[in-house]
Amino acid sequence: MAATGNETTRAPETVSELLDRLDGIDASLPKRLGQCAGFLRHNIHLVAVSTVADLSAGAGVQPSAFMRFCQALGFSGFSEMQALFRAEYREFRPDYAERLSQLRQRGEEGPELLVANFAEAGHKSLVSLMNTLDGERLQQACDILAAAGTIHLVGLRRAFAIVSTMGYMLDKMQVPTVIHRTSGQIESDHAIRPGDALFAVSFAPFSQETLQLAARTHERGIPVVGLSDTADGPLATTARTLLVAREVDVGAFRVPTAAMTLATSLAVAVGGMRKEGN
Amino acid sequence: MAATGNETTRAPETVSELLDRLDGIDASLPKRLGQCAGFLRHNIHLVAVSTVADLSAGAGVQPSAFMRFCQALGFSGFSEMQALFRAEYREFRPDYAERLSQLRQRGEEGPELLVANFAEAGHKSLVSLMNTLDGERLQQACDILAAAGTIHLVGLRRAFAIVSTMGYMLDKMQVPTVIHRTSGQIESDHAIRPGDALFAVSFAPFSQETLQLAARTHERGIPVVGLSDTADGPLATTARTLLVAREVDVGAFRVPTAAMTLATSLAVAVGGMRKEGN
DNA sequence: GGGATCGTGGAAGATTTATTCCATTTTTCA
DNA sequence: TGAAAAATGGAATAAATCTTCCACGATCCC
Repeated sequence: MAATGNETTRAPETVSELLDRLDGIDASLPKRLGQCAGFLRHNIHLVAVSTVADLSAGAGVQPSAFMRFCQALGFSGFSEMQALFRAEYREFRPDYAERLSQLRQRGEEGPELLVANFAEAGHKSLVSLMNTLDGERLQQACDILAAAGTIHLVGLRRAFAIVSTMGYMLDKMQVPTVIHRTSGQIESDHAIRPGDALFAVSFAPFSQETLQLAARTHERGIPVVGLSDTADGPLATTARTLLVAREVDVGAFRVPTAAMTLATSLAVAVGGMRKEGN
Repeated sequence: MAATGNETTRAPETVSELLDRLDGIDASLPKRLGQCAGFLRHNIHLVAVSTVADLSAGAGVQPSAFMRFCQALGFSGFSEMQALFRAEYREFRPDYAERLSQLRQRGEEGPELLVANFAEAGHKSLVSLMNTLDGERLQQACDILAAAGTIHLVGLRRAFAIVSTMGYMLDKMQVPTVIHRTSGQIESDHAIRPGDALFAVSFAPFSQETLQLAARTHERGIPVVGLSDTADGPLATTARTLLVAREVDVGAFRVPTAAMTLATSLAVAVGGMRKEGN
């Protein structure tokens, strides 16, 4: 009974409270209940729409074990736990399908429908960003940029928005930053000095100016961090670290939601590291 | 039996297919089944986590009526319909709580956690954009920009990314567009001619250069469309139409996800209208 | 090494939930 | 208006899902 600590514990009332409790008792859980905990941690979103049978099968245990697990968490049973997840889901409802249906019903064809479509695409892009993000590479990118003297940014066309935002944020955090706008600009290369780093953003179809600046900088032994929408594009060879953010498109168009989010995170992380470093 | 068109119809296999079918038969549905359709349209997100009893009560009908409704849609019953929603939920539900829990578990404190936070914020921003969007104003903005000779874009600092993206897209769609970068630039005012329109983007704290250009343009009787993060900022008076996109922030930082999405939609809509117009 | 405790699997029982059926009411159309 | 068809509500039935129980096996500790 040690693990369950019955009676005294009341049921969690929010999902994050549940997660906290899980952190607390995780180590003291017996084998099968531990499996449940592990599975739950990685599949929280399934709880609202699954049966004990499904979940216990997923965790590789008997339904009765999952039942005991729920009780160890402080619930009376699985149903009570599921109710929590269902309630939370009902409240926090990002339902694009619903909105789209309403718009379509009204015979809407114009910009509002477009916004709904782009919003849904952005939402999917963010999910995919989270799912495919390589934590190690991200950390490496941060390290390189945090250690650089001046951070040089380059990106044209669609990529310019990313670079512009990063430049603005880094500047606000007092990180020495240069945005390289014009490609012909002779000084570009000389301005990038040993000890600096280059952050190059380019999406397919890649613009030569960006790639060439990245290549030349790389050849000079100056570290290049890349951001692209594919892992095997031309930046893969020149960049010491390549980050990938792929966008879900609407027709032929896309909003750089994921790339923007990734770049901003990077800027904030680097800004924080440099402040600490000093 | 007319409405159900039994046998011949197979069950929809995606939620949007279901919605299509709903559009098709909606008018021919008897009263109670019509109530079900209406309720479903506004509460799609509930299906995955509710029972027939819940849903029928919500729609104000008997469970048996809801059952018939499911069958009229081509399903064998409620369970089959619910399975569809559950499946879609499993695939696309972004579980930030889940991801954050995993990161926290690993003692993660660096950039990956930041990305998760920004992604969640972006997601919320998009939901809020959808919920607060004023369809009429958006349509008006489209009309103004579609009717303009040349579209002039202005926005500095954080807003520049928006303007840059819009400029790129409009240009790609062969819409005459000018991005006004430097504020001191004498020509700015003269370049904006009667028959043109100005799209001005500015977030708090507003930059004077943008506001002043907008004000002068407005005084000359040239229409200004504004994009801001608040409805009662300085652009409210000078803009003929003001669009609002508010971002959810992480600490002191924010990604312009919602604004970017709105601006892109606007650009695509305007591009489409101009192509049709010619 | 042996008794006590704890954990486990499987199946039986209880409960909730989906589904069908049919008598009654409402609508349709001649 | 009246007969036929369709729709409806409610209760009965079937199915699924949750929950408990207990015998068996593993582990711990004296």
